[in-house]
Amino acid sequence: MSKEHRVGIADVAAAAAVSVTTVSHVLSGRRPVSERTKAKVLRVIEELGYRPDPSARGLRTGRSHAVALVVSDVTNPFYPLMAAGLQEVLQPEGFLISVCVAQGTTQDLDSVIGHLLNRRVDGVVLASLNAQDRHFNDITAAGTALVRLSGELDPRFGDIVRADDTGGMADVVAHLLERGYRRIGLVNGELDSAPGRLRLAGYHRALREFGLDVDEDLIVTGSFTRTGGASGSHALLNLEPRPEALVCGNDLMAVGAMDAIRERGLTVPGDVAVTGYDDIEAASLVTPRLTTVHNPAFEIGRACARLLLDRLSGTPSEGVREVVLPQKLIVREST
Amino acid sequence: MSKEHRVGIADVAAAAAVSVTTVSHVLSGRRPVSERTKAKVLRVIEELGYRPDPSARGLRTGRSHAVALVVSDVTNPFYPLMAAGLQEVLQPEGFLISVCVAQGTTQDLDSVIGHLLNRRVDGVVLASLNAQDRHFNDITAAGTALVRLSGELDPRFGDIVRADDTGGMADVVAHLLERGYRRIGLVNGELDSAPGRLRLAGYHRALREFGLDVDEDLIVTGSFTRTGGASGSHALLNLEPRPEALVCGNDLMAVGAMDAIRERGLTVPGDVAVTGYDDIEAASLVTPRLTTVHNPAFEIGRACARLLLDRLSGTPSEGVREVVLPQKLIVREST
DNA sequence: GGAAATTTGCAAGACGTTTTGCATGCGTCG
DNA sequence: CGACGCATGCAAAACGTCTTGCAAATTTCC
Repeated sequence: MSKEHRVGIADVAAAAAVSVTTVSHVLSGRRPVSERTKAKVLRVIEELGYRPDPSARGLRTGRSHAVALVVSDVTNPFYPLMAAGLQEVLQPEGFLISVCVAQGTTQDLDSVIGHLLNRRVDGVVLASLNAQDRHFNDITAAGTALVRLSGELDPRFGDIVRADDTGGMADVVAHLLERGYRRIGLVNGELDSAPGRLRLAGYHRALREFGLDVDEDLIVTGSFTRTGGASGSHALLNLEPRPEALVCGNDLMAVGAMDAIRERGLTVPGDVAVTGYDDIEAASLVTPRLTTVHNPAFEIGRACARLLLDRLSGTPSEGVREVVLPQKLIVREST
Repeated sequence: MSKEHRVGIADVAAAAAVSVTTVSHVLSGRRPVSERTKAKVLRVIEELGYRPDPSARGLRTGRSHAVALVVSDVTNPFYPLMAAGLQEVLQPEGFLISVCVAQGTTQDLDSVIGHLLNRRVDGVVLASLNAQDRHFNDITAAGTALVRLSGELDPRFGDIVRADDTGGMADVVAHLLERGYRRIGLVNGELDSAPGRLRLAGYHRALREFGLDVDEDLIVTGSFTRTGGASGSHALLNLEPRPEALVCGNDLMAVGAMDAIRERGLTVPGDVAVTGYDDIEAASLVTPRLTTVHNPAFEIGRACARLLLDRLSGTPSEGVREVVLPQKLIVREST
């Protein structure tokens, strides 16, 4: 109890009666160590409570063993789940995971990325919607690994992980068709976003697979918000004959659709069925509970983590990869 | 374009025609530097894109410049907001913020804390509900700064930041009383949790301030869930005369209360008013939109950050502190 | 113009780990 | 018995930054 000396690798070596070299090799496994000494060293490490200093290690190896997840919207429940997926894979490997919000002017994307590069993170998962080529470039130019969500695959700009929006939307529409609905309206969100385009494609695909023609009048485009959903729905509900079901671009829009339907004295799903997309928490709290598509946020996080890990631990890049994860239809009460 | 040499402080010194010492002091400000050279050095830093290596710095200073936020529930939208608050204060100071989930068995609290101590984070904000004294102890014993959410103030275990649950609940009840409601039921959650106890106290306080007696029959205790809210509400709605308003322990319970009311063919707020607590996203998506109390998650995050910063940057501790933040009543359509 | 105050340089040690080439000791196999 | 393979030790050089006491150079002030 003399000095508050931080226990270092040398102390371990001394206590285990081996050399520093050996202790280091027990930890890294870069040189064979006999089972007996390995056990002894590990026991001493335990006893002394030795923790290798990440700074010293990082200084020597050039890796910070830290990665970041950059998101653009704090309130979107998708991101925390994704972060948990990242954590599950990366924490056991000793990585520190930083979640950064880039929204508004206070912490814009540029300053967040600048901060992360200053901190020398080893990799970045860019889940921010408002990311530009410039940002991808800044990151890769700094020699930092990059994984993106959605976007076009570009050999310069790292791997991509995304959910199969098209397939998910096709499943929803197919579900309605199987239940006998035929006149199915689509209340979609912005078409200049990847989800907007891909989900529209899924709508088309399902109808095609059932041998049905697409009636363009049944498709409206608005914004991915509650009010966007309401106004789009009103437009469709004015049609004659009235659609039997409204497929919405996301859950928020679906809530708006239910507002519109209720406003006209109609019921869900009695008069009109409604579906959402994303499976946010509110989807199961609303009455009736919403049939929707679950976005595998957790699995997406894990996939990102594994790509990052590959990049960081291994051989130099072998081109960029794209991982597409399936989505899952959740049937509740609104259809 | 010869070698991919990482630019270090020595390169900056050379390019600016000053010594390493001076560059370092420009950055740290621990020694006066003339405006002229300071400007020159900063310009060169800019031109060369010099970024001080955090590992080297950390090794030398003994600080990782990283802090962690530990949460127990990924799906709780409170936490991301809090994280954003932390980020606002800490990122400009160069801190890396790691958000860790400790839930389930995969990543239990012990392993998460162990991980963070291994990583030598400078401070931890422990927002995990299932934290024990043992955990506080592990953290402080490692010399790591600690800030907790709720709990009893203990000189050994760091500062505390919390919201004024009692005051918030008193505001809700006062709001109802002002609108003329008199027979007000309380559908509360678990009493062995801090929110449960504090919110109950707020209910009492408001009635007392209006000079009214508390009718114990109007208070039921269940769990902080939708079904908990529903069953508690049913119990109260069976009373004769029926309560005019149901004050709920949180928003989820309020949704359950609305289920129960609707199930009996009654309307909100026509027959019975309902209030929630926490102001989760769903509170404004539900019909009618819920009157509730907004938990200042963002401000809580900032407060935690400032406490941490004080601890880390300054003079050794001056005892522990407790910060209590006010909550805000949000009046919507359910009252 | 001279004294005082301010600014800058020098040089080297720490911080704790990883890495490496070479040497040594030991057991085993043929 | 000689050779070989394996486990380990040694010593030292990085990695990039901060710190520091003292001396030299420069500026500021009367």
